Amino acid sequence: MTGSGNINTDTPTTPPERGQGATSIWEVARAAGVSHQTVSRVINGKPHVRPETRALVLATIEELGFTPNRAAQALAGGPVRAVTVLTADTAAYGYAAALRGIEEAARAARFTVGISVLEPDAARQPQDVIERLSAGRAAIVIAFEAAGVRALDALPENLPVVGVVERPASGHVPDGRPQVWIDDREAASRATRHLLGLGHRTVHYLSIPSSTQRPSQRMQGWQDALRAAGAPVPPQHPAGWTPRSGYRAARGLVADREVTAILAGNDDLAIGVLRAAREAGRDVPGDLSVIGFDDAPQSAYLNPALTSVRLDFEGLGRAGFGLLHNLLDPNAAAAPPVWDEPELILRESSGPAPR
Amino acid sequence: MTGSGNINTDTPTTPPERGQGATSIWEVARAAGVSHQTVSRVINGKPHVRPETRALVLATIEELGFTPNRAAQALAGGPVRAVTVLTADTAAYGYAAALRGIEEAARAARFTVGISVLEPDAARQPQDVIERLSAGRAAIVIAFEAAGVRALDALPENLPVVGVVERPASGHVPDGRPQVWIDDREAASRATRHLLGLGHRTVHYLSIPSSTQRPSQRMQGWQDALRAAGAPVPPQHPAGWTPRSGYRAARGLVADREVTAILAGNDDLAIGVLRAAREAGRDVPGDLSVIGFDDAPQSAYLNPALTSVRLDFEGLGRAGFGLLHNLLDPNAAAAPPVWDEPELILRESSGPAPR
DNA sequence: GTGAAAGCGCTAACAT
DNA sequence: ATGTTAGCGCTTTCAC
Repeated sequence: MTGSGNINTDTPTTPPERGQGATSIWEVARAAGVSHQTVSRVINGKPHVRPETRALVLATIEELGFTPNRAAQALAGGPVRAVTVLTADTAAYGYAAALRGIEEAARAARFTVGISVLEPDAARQPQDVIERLSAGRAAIVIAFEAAGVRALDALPENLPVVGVVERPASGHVPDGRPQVWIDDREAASRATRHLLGLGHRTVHYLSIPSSTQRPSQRMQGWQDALRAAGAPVPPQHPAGWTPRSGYRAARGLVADREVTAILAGNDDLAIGVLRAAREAGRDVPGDLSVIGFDDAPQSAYLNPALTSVRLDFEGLGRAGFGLLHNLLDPNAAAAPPVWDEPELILRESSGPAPR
Repeated sequence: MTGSGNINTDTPTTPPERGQGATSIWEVARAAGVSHQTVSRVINGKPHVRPETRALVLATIEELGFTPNRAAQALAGGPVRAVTVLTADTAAYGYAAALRGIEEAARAARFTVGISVLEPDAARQPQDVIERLSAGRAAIVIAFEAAGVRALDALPENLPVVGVVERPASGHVPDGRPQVWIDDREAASRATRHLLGLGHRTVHYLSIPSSTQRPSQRMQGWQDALRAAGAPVPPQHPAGWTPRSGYRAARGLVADREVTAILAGNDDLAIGVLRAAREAGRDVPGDLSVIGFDDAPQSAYLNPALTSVRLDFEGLGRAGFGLLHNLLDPNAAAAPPVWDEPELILRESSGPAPR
């Protein structure tokens, strides 16, 4: 139940590297026979440096193994090259994928990326949130649920911040902050229509948590399709993000043979549904159809392979970073942020209604 | 195929917060009628401040909404309160879980955590790696494969760094750096013995990538058990980290009816194996037994539920951070790092050998 | 094209 | 117990 001795601490514990240790801009300057200012110019790729001088300095930097001190750069008011990602979760697919996208884009732009997980009850006040930010003081908040939204609200107006959010209600533009989202309402409708087209009388919905009190647009899309088709609109079943929570929420549902189609808020939930279905002796897709959202890497390999709405969270994350980058440096002229449209990937878990 | 208009950029784009914007220690000092030094003392919880003074300063800080500038703290040689996690992957379960553990422990210690993904070919030289580090210049490297090990090697001796690594060969203590690992060799043996005990003639192994040329200890554990039991030792099948790679590696294997037991290097691989088995018409566990490593959250809900060796990567991550924390501040006297021993979780995917 | 001066916000000595 | 004096390593001005 407890830890083991698998630790190796043989290091000649050098004191944490203070002061005279690291080579500074000055040493490079002296070694190259120029002023520290010139070195600074070279580092930042600024103009007004003779090519030869630049080359010399570059060589010296290489030779001395010099690396600019980020803290000093930030303090001296250099360009912000750091983002902190605030998120309530790192395990759920959407969050993790968005984070990957952000990190990837940030790395390409030579930004440092920090990450801080938001506990449900923390980060209500500006200070709580700001304290989490690393040097640069620029942030991207993944706000798919309440905690993220609160953090977004708590961050002071004057900080460069972009939100990666749930699709807001139409015409209901969120607070005046740069934000990106995936338009999943139509995707939810499409998945629902697909099921209806297969002959199912109606479709039941297992929802992931929403960022607001009001129903998410994903749920709205499901209702839209149901209403448009004149199908009954069953109450939605609130669930969490995990297979376990999907399993729990679905147990009751699958016991009812009238239920022949279930739309799960994400693929992990769908895994739980698949499991519950099997335990209840329901055959998927013969007896019951299941569709998820995300198209996680596992989904194609499940038994049965899961039909799912592919959501490009990585692209969304990249776009979120792009937006922030533009905010920090309008001249960067980064490529316009784009990400894939949701796409319904048909696999084995959905099929014609029984009988 | 491409992006959509779901962007909102209505912000009165305030310039990125420079200079006089943020309240500093001086303003707090003036407002409280003390010196900036006293404020500093209060911030850092240093002694030699009268309780009343402390309270007054605290109140002023609260009132002004002051937050210390991390860059300045770092620059002025304050205690390092930042770690950067270097990792080659953030999607695979082990990596992601270790990262979560690190983040959790770091947050509790009020550390900022940075993250940087190592591309296979980068980070060969100290500079490449150091550039990725954020302000604090302390790092934790998740080195489950080659890229991580290279980064670990490239980092200068004098930086505070700890490695979260693959279990090293016994007696083969790695380079003199603080490291933590999970002792999975015995766990692999146990899983193998379990299968052998079920009557399987032998067990086949699908390996995840190793951090070194030599075989991983996990694989070694599998071989140990096979040899000890006098069972034939089939060649191992190298795979990656994903379900897809598990599926590919297993397709050939499952076609062979002689193969009745497969040990997969992680649960994602096992998912791929399960899929390949089903496509090949093999019944699990009636016909074929499958065991994975990790006990990921999905594993209990798969069809069939996956027997797996639970590996406490979160605990390992927490321990890694604990080690680093001690390195940076020996007085911190953090609780000794502990994490759970591997544990074989029996579920539906393993059973008696056929016939 | 290059250098010198000033200061970013903070902490670590030293005073007092 | 509190205040004063120096920097930390860098990027700005502004001179030359």
